[in-house]
Amino acid sequence: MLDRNILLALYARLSESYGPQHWWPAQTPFEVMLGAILTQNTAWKNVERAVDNLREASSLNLPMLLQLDVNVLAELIRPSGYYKLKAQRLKNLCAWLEKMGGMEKLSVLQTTELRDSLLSVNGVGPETADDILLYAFDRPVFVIDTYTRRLLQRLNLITGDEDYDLLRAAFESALGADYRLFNEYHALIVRHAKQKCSLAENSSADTCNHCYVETGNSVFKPLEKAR
DNA sequence: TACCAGGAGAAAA
DNA sequence: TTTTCTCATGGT
Repeated sequence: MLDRNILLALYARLSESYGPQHWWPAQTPFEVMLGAILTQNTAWKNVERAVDNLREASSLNLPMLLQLDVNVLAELIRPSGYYKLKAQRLKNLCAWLEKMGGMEKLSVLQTTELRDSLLSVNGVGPETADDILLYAFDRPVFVIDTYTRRLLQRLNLITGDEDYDLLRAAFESALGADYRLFNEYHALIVRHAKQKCSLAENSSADTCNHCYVETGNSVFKPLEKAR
């Protein structure tokens, strides 16, 4: 479904444009897990405020979060939006982590088993689970988010309404199981999505010169201007 | 003022 | 089974 050479050419173009991204922006795997919940449909800036509040309250660890009252937790993470909902989701994730025996026990599970277990937690959907698998557990799982769909859609590589797991499998099949590549690739897609294209912004042009991707025998159509 | 941001789950159709 | 609704703060 997705061509390996085209995906590698796109990666090369993004990498040349933006350089190393050093993802995930967190200090520990546990912090990655919390951030994955907090960033659901939310700007990362607001997630940082919530994480800062947790750190200042010495609550950026499993024992504290387990005993913290859900309403107190909600107030701490308020800047991230959906704060009552996300407070309960963080509680669910922490309870699951405790039940499963902690990060060490989880790290020996097979990826599919770990993924299924994550998806059993209320509040952890496919993208959140894959964020955690890739960035907290170094598993070769490709994260599909709205940015990924938008970029591939503009390159006319997908229609945009493909099933999540189908699209994820297409990336993994085309690129092979390489968690370091997946880590950087997704980070670059997000980086690119946040880029304000000077060409598109400063002229009447409806294309972005970051987004031409040339391969040996094909050239992508340029991306359409962001809406 | 209106729209958007690194989704997910429940309810309705 | 598929579509629609709800959750919410902060920036532009």
